[in-house]
Amino acid sequence: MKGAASTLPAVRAALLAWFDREGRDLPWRVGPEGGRDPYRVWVSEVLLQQTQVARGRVYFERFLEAFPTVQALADTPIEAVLKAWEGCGYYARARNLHRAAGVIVRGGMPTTYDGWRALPGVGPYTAAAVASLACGEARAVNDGNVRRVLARLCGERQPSAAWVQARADDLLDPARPGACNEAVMDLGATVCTPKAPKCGACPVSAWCAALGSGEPAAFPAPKVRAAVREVRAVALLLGDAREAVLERREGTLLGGLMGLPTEEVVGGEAERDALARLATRLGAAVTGELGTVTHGMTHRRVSLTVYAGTGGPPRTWVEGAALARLDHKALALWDARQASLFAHA
DNA sequence: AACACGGGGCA
DNA sequence: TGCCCAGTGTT
Repeated sequence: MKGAASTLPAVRAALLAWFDREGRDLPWRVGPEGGRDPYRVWVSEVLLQQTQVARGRVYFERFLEAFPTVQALADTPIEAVLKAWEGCGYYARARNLHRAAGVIVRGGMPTTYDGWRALPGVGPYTAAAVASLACGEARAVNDGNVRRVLARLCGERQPSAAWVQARADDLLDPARPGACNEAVMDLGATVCTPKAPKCGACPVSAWCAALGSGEPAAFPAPKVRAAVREVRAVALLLGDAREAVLERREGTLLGGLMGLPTEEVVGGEAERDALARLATRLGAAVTGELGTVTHGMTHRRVSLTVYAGTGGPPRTWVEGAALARLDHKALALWDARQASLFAHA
């Protein structure tokens, strides 16, 4: 883009022409441009936070089926909302969505960026997206796609959030803010992809500084990431794969979800000490080991050894509870053992 | 400004 | 295996 203001209208026009021709047909893009259904847009935007469209789409269909209106969402217990969100990750999104639904039912659907921004779980990105797509407000979104597209267009290897926002504000067409936002995101998702961008199919390649450099994929530079933490823990399966003792997880990690009672193996302690602590806490007796499962969660790698036992609190119906992948893996050990016992009988 | 927060797709 | 995904809230 070279920063030359004179090229801006041409880039904008090429981008919008491409979008009108090649824009994706997505289930939340219903209603007129700039006047989309705010509930659908809001739910989709939250679902798509750090989640790829192909995946978010599946959950969107399921979620809208279960909760067709914001009133239905607000009227539903949080446990059922989390069950619909099960497996999608970042469960604070579901908790905030449910809380916000209550706010909307009492105070009405927001109609401005500031109104949306005030809701829990709605940050700068989501507020700009809903305000532009559903309310026709001229707000430029700033997400991973926008960051990558603009970094390449301008040849910026280390784009700060403020830098990206300023470029996005420049590019936004005040006459078609919603279409402009969707266009950049569609371009980033289908053409200006992280690896192996399809520059031959790009409507703005003529202005792209990164393409001119010969290494478009090198923009922006990869982010440095925090090291993954190794975590060891023990769990107790009291009951079976259908009915077992489940506890509600507290705090930020998988908060709100149900799971097998677990104790972390801390510091230099032996695994059997953590297991003893767990059994004592539950008033249960350990009868055997079922096996070990591992589960990666971006920032940590959990190794969970699962034991069978007797006693303890009342069992609950597993299928009706919202569980993390880790607990589904742990419960699968039960079925694996049953199959093994059957084979040896 | 730096972390924590899930889970999966893809090279 | 490593990087990234329509980010947000907390410290």
